[in-house]
Amino acid sequence: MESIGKWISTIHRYAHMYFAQESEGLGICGGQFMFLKFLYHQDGVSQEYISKQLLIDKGTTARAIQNLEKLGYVIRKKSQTDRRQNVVFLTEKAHGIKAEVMDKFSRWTEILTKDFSQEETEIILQLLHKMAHNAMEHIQQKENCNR
Amino acid sequence: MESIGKWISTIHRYAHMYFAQESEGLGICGGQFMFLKFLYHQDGVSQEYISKQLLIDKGTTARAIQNLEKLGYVIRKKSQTDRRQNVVFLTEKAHGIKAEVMDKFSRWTEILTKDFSQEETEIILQLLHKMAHNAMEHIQQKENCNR
DNA sequence: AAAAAATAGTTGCATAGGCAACTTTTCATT
DNA sequence: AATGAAAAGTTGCCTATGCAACTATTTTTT
Repeated sequence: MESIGKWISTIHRYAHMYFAQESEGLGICGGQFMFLKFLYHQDGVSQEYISKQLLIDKGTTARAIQNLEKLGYVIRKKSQTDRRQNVVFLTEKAHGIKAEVMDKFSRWTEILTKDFSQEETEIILQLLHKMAHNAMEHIQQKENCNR
Repeated sequence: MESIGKWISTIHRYAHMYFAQESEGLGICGGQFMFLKFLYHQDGVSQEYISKQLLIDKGTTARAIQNLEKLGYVIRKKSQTDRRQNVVFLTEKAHGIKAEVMDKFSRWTEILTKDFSQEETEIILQLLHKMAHNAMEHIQQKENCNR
């Protein structure tokens, strides 16, 4: 069977390069983009919640959010109801670049799905989702990791 | 448009975890697997060639192959016809674990495509290939990188 | 043939990201 | 209420990977 994995990792590495290039003007590093995107969709949430939603290690999240805070894109407040939690909010500065950031995401999707029919785009999305789910189930069944 | 990129990167990260787990007995790190797999298919080639085929930075290849050599899975010989080149060969030790290594790749593909029809598996492979191609074209058109 | 350009590899530096150990706080059990 | 377990964050350590600068060789130009 030919390798799905090879293409996944290739696409992932190119995405990495794309966001690294695109981030230059903003001071943000490529890896922070997805956190920003997530927060545009929903802020005022804990880091743990972000990690779970993005399926990312909480240590990685901690560092990414720290970085965004240092750059002035988010602020963190200790939750009043649970003082273990940091509640993360976007700043004005972050809202100011929302259109630009979201645009880079749509453009990347457009690049990937260039010459795809509407149907193909839907199928790929659905099958990727299914594969991610299969991968997750397999990994989490072996060891209960904190994600 | 919902994010293809998110699923790609999620699957990639899980693949990473899978190969990290599976590599434990062999002394190899997860990242070296794909180089081994490539060499089973074709050895006696230069690092540059490997990089180009795998679409991987040549620095990364240099380090991975160094590591495989240190572990006794490959040896490098200076090419007689072009003394810039290292020609990479698998050792007996590497051939001895071929079945095991190849098996881990098939199993990962099986895990990802669990409950996929034959047709779905073919479609996903074809569309991933197409997306990788689109990504590559876009990146390489901007800057001529050494891959 | 000499100079310039291209190629193959190596290495330093940077980011991304996982894992595990640790701290602080909260929750559950007794 | 006290003790133990769980949860949220932080941080150190490790690997993977890209990029750029560098060396050594080969190829191309002049």
